[in-house]
Amino acid sequence: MLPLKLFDTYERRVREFIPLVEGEVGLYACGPTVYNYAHIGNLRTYLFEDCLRRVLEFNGFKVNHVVNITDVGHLTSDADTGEDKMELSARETGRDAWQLADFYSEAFKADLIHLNTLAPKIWCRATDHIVEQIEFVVDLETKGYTYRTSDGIYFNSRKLNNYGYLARLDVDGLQAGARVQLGERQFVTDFALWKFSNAKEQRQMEWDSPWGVGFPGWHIECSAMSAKYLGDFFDIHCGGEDHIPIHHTNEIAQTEASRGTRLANFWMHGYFLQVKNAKMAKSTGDFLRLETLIEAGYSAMDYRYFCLTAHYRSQMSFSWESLTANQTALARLYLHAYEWGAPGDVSSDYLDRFIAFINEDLNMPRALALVWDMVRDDELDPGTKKATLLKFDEIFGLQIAAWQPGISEVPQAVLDLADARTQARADKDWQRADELRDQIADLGYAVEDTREGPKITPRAT
RNA sequence: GGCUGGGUGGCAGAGUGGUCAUGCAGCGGUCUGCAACACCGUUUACGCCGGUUCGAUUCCGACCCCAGCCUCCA
Repeated sequence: MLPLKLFDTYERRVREFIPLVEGEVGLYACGPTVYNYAHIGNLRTYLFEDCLRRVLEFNGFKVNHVVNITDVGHLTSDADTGEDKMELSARETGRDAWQLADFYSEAFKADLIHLNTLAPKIWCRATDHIVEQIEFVVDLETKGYTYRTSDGIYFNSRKLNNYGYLARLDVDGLQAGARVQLGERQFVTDFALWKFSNAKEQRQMEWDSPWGVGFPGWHIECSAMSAKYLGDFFDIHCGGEDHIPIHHTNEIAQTEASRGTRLANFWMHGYFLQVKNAKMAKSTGDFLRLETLIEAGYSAMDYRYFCLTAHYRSQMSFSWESLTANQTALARLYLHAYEWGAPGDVSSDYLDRFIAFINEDLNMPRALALVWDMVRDDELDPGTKKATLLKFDEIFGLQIAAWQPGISEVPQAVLDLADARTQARADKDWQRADELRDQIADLGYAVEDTREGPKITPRAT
């Protein structure tokens, strides 16, 4: 088996992945802040992480996969001047912050299930780990990396000589060009470890601490929880590209100060999905959810396939046109696989080429191109193609084995008309057959005569 | 303005110092009662200007444009 190579943002290069403990991988993925639904851009990152997980397991590693849920402390501004997102959302919707967190956590998990991602071994919520976070801050305080202002305990980024290395930050340049309010912070890159509750208003989420009642800063949860579940130095930490300059930079700073490690051996980042040349942002309000796609007639697998066509380290453009293109491609692939019948033996030649692609920093577009080469390969018999594709699908996760041509969820009235049309066609009464097709169309369905019989699909509106 | 990354054919999107990415769409066929589906064949490309080289889309430099972060963020 070819060695697995992955791109490490910390070193800015592709290098061989060798686990710290033989045969095992500690994988920590930054999860959602549960104040709203996840949009399809968010989900692209989790699909990348799912591919990573699957490739690691394909290589024979046991993956200890941890995903956190941020349900407190993430401010509306990363400059620590904004409001807690959970509290804000709770106030706006008139709901309890705790209920809100549960609701959106479950919605998020449901999306991941629809997308056929492998469940993490551990889900961890920030609010369930307040003690660990306080202990982490106490440790930082003991080691002299903190200072106190009127609204919280802050991390002194100036105490580290390589602060910002992950993002290649020009710290001096940041100071010169800073447009953010410094407040009582001593330096722009300093950040909150613990925030005090405002005496004037009652927070729904707050805890006692050595520094008074308040709540943890956003970054400390990941350092504290990853240390608890994976240790002070583990294999891979991932998240979205936007986390490179602030969130992950600060996680590294905290852990470096407290534990003396850079937290993870590999730092990996999924890149943004763009819509009309701009990233999809939760704050704009009009973002696309997985459910939006499903309502428009696409399946979760269509979106999964769509994401597989681009490398995880490339920003990708979303459009309905390209989603439709990939829906068509996947439908054809399903049909091919179905017609190939029972699986035979896996082609070792194709499998070797496949592994070469996925082990070269998860090159899914290449792996997918290989699938189409195989589809059109006259040298291979159907059983071999089927077995090989099913093997590949352990990585793709497109649920190819389960697919079959279905007419499920089509109203009985439409099915009756389709039956009548089939009879008319058998009688060679073409006029009657076309009339029935028009009637089916009026009910919102299209009928096509495939080799497996009539195929009925909802018409695009 | 500072920092990070990118500009590939109608769309999406790989890759490489000199022979094909791939998918969708288009075009021409086979099939079909007509269509659609499926299949076969096929057209269009590497932002701009210099440099290195026998040869650059691929390496180097300048320029233009785009995205991300610095302000909410996967």
